[in-house]
Amino acid sequence: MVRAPCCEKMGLKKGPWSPEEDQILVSFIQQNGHGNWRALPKQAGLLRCGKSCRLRWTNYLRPDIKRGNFSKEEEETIINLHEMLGNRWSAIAARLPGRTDNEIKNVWHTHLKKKLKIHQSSQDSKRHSINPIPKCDPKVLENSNSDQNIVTSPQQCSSEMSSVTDSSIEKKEVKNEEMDYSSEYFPQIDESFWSEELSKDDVYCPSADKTEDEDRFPFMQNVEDARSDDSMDFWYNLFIRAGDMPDLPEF
DNA sequence: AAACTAATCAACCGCGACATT
DNA sequence: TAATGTCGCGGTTGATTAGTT
Repeated sequence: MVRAPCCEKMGLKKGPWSPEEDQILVSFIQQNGHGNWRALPKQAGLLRCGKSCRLRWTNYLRPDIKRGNFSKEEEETIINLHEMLGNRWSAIAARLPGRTDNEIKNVWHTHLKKKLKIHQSSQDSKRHSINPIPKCDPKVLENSNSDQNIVTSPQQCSSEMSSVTDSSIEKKEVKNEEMDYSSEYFPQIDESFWSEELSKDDVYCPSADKTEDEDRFPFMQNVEDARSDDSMDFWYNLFIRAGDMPDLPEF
């Protein structure tokens, strides 16, 4: 299949939108809707490609867009959802009314990623000074689990990790952030994450269409795997590695 | 005040998924 | 079933703004 390049026709405008263009687009969509983005600019009399129009509408002109800074609740929701969904910005945006995937992506890259990293490194150093637990690749845990060979100690975990080459880790990190098995994989957020103090109630932000257990256990997409006795050991080791042992959900 | 750097964010690009022919 | 068209998503870019020297 040969892709028709976007804006192949010369003469189509690119770059920032003028207020006049915005006005034309908004009034056209208000009157006619946006059934066919490809045909829309021609019908509306805009010298833009359909893609550009769609982007402008969805990211900026839509009436339900919420402008302004993200609240701490929103930021934490993003962090939690990112932990569960990875870089699926549209899926994250679907749970944040009035926010666009583009906006969320920008906030993540400019604020939250850094914030989380700083927070976690401080948390790690605190934890390691008390109880130094080596990092463990979840893959190791998974393999150990499937082989009926549970990782039972940090030492074992550590030695297994040493078999994973640095270059393979590096490749994974470069290829896909979702596969980053560093401490960022299991972020721990507490009050110190935020510059201002938050109450527990403020921090907890359940998603509307999930059970409470799913909210509390973001790894629950694998929950079916966790129902056998062996898998419970997997979960136990996982939480030990994460440095925390929450109340487990009832199965 | 000027030059430089860092941060921000709107917009673009390319790809994959899905629908239609 | 293959070819084609359209849409939506995620990654990236680059212009603008803010901060620093």
